Amino acid sequence: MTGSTQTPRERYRQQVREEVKEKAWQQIAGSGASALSLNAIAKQMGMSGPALYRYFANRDELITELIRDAYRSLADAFIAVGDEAGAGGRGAGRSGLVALAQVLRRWALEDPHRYFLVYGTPVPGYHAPQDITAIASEMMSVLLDACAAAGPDRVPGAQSRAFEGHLAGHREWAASHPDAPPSALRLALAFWTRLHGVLSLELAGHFTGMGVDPALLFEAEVDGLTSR
Amino acid sequence: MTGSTQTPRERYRQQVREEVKEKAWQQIAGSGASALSLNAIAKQMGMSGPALYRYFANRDELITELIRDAYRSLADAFIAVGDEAGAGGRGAGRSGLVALAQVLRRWALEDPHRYFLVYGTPVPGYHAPQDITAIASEMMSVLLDACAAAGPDRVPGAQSRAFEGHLAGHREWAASHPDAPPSALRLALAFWTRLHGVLSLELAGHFTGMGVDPALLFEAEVDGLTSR
DNA sequence: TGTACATCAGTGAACGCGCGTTCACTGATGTAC
DNA sequence: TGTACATCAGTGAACGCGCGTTCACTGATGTAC
Repeated sequence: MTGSTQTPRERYRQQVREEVKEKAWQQIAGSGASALSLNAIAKQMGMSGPALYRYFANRDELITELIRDAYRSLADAFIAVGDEAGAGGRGAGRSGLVALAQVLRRWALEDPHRYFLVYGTPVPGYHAPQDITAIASEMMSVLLDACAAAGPDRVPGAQSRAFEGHLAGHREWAASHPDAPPSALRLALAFWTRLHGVLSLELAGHFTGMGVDPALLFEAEVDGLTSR
Repeated sequence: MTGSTQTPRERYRQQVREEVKEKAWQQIAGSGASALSLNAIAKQMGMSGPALYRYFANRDELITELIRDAYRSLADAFIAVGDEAGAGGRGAGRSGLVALAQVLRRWALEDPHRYFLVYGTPVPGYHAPQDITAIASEMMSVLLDACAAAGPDRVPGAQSRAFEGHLAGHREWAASHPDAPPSALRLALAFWTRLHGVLSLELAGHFTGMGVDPALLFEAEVDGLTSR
């Protein structure tokens, strides 16, 4: 990806950058992204604060990098499922959406703070650079593949049909699938919003004390998207 | 609510508390809840920092109060719809859910930062006091009313039926409606998660640049919950 | 293989800042007789 | 109506803290001849 040969110094730089990010995630897990402190990370690594400026221009660049990595990890997991589907594996056909849903849920539960960094309350004044929105598009493309393969008319309702009319005229976001029917676009959006609805409420703790098993609720929502 | 008579001093205290909260919301709108600063609020009110400690024990108490007010405002709006329905007004019968959905959406769009304070990334280490969870229960009770009035079998799917089996045995959260059928509980949860799914992604800006109208998507999701 | 130079990681001091919170105090407002 | 006292809002100074970031500098590592 980067040059095939890599000097020892480059290798070292990259290792330290990785370690900084690792400690950053630990810190976020403890006190949230807004409390992320370069000085605290440096101390944890046994270095002095200013040393980190050899590796990151400033605090914002570190956060951007964390967000990028978070997106990347989810996108890669999605793409892996998509490839299996393409090869006729367990992600193929109508079960492709089920596989993607499982991947999404696992990714979210694996590290809730990472989930919230991407899908939670936006950081005030922060705007994602273009390469990050490109990663989001990669994910959407995999999702659209699965939706197109799932067959039409999965999301019922009169308004849903009306909404598909709107989508027929507003499909910039689905530029990777110019031939996908509006019903597939509708399905992709429902997949995205319904599953994030369950996950964000679950991870924010809004089900604790209710006695409901979020895993079963999630399953039921996936089923509602893929059956009938 | 508090004593019917109120001394001028009490009245004044309450006015100042209100003004503090008002400035706090403005500040949250500008830089997020984590950047909320008592000193900055005081300065904005033309007072010195320590003065605010006459009105709030500390920063945490102020934040708790803001969260409480946020919950309260949504719950009150829900209850108002519920009362109309009880009086046979436009919130009655199957359209009750539609009215609640509209209220929820309006409340969310009215002040996105307020929305995120309640339903966004949880504040690390913060636990809501019991009286706040009680307000959440009030809302859920109104929602369950509407779901019970909407009739059975609104959310299709095999797993959905299986999930209703789970709900039949786990209905602590619906203690206010011991006689509501599991299908009504299922509907309430779908209402909650699906609409928050659309709203949280919309308010976090994940639809910007996609060309999709979130209002129509929301409408379509509401329709999917209330028709058939 | 050895020397001269360039590159670069990391340090420690320093700058300016704003934070939450405490404390002793002043002055205005309300209360009791 | 007037005086004596208690209550309480607000001030200003101070404490300790940690933050991001800059700067001049040391010392180790790599490079060129």
